Amino acid sequence: MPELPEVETLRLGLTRYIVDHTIDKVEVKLKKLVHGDIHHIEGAKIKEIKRFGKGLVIELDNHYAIAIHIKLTGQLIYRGPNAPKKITISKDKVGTVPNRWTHVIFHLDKGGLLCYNDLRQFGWIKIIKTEEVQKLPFFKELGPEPPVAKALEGQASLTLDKFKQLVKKAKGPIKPLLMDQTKMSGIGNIYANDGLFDAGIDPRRKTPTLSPKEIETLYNSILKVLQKGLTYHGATELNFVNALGEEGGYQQHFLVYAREGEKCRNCSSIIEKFKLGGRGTYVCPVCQR
DNA sequence: AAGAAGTCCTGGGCGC
DNA sequence: TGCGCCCAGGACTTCT
Repeated sequence: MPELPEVETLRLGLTRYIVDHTIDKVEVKLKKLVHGDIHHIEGAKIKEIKRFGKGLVIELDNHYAIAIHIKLTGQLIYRGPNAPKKITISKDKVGTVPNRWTHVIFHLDKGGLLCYNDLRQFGWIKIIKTEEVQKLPFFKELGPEPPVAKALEGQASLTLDKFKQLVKKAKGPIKPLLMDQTKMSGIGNIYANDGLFDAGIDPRRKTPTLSPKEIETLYNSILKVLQKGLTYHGATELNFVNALGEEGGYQQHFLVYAREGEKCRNCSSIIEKFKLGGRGTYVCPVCQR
């Protein structure tokens, strides 16, 4: 599911293809996904695309912005003179945009098109004054960001010291803490599972039982798996695709995530799956203690 | 206050 | 083959 590496991959692609385009017209096919008045952005020019945790912000030249959260199944696909016509709709499925899951179309100048697709319709698009973006609930509560991508000006970084403090303050199992966007931003189920495996730590371990050494190892493992996700341009688990509608590659390199019943890459034990905090959780019963 | 459960939604996997 | 059931999950709301 789209986490920091996936959303950053998307941001990089969008930056390349839609910055300096003008939004001529916005076509909203599913009203509930769009909040705010589209007339504020029609005629405006796209200046910059920022990412805060798993959230995207498209900044315009008229003091308005488009804040977007793609949640589980959102896609932002550019079509234009430089873009391929065929796109990946989901795993192994090829098609074109717009399609039946396209709920919003941004018509750009120079014949460009930006389609927002969302199979499960969990995502949202908010049209808002740029200065108001940081006041939105999602952005307001965001914790510091693991330092793996280019940081924005003034953005808090999740340093090792900060990570140690957070772990020390928490009481419950370690995995839900990693995924709590108000504590640290950008980590979701894929990278939490793989990070814990890389660190050799059981996701159920209560945070007070982690030694200082284990906390530092976990910190480094999280940065490592996020970095690896970025290197492979994200993971296509449900239907994540980049700005051109192409799949990521990290799913080929999952350590434990979605590998129930398969062999551990370290010791060949069988990967187990269970629920923790309502989320699918994967472990190697031998490597993770 | 913090933690658990319910909410949104639909394709796909399963059983019969 | 085809129908119906139920699950997955990020962030938010509601309940305990």
